[in-house]
Amino acid sequence: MATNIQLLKDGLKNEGLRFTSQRQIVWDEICKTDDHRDAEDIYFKIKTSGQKVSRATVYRTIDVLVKNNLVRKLELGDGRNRYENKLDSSHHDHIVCIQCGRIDEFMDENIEKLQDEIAKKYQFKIVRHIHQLFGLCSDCR
Amino acid sequence: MATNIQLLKDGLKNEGLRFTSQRQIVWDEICKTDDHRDAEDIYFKIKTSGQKVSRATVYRTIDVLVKNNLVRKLELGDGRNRYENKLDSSHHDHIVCIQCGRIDEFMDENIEKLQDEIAKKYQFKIVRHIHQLFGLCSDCR
DNA sequence: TTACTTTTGAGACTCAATCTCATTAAAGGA
DNA sequence: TCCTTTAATGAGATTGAGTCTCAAAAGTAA
Repeated sequence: MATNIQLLKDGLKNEGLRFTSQRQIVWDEICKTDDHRDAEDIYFKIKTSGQKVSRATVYRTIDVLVKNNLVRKLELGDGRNRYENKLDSSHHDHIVCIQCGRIDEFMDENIEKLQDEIAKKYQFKIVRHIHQLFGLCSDCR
Repeated sequence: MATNIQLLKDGLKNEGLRFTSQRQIVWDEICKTDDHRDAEDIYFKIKTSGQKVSRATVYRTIDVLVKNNLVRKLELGDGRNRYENKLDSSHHDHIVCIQCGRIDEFMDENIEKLQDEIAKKYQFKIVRHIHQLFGLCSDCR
């Protein structure tokens, strides 16, 4: 965990932002699991653990973490963004069960390459992409 | 346009739903362009044309059209869903300019195949997918 | 310690979308 | 055509994720 704190401190310093106990609490909470949680989940987890960080600060801190590449934002199109720490995760996309909510991660080098070709063809400079497969997992089909 | 109305009537009949003037107005409006518009755009376009359809009905009708495969819902992750008619459109995904909002369509058979393989590997039965490339278009880069 | 600036917290606010419920209008008989 | 049944509509309230405001609190640098 100690190195995680350093990641946060470095990230904040790079942006000219201050290190605060609230930012550390939010970052620690996000590092605790590899789940894909929404901001309310994270906020309530912190709240019920007895630590005091306001909802506004949780949202603001998550934004800071996303901007500094410590956290990845997942937009599943259901009105709630999910977040996952990027501690040791390489790039991946998601395959989501519409029944039980289970989220698995996948990565395909060939798809990435084909995407690059499409971008070239359309003369776009790609900065990010969303690739999500929705369906029923083995337990739900 | 006459055939479009028939599409609507057939779709509604299949679902045991009634044909109403409001549903026709909404469907006509969505058929008018190949844009990717949000529900408010569609609602106000109808409103300013002097026709009377309530906001609730516009939203409800769009849902009906999406469920009946006449309209496609686009989730760009910015809090507003976009809609496009499926009149003569085969399957495609989207490449979006984050600067000017321009949306182009792309389709890659190889990516579709690779997706199927991933689904198989993870034992998912895929029902839909989202694949969006975000970046700067040729005019904005 | 001071002076300055950023961050925080509480709650108001926004905005897309959904819900409620009384009223209106299709659709299929008789 | 008129009834009856049932679905659809409209106006406005409500929801819910997320953002904003602004006074108070807390880093930071000198």
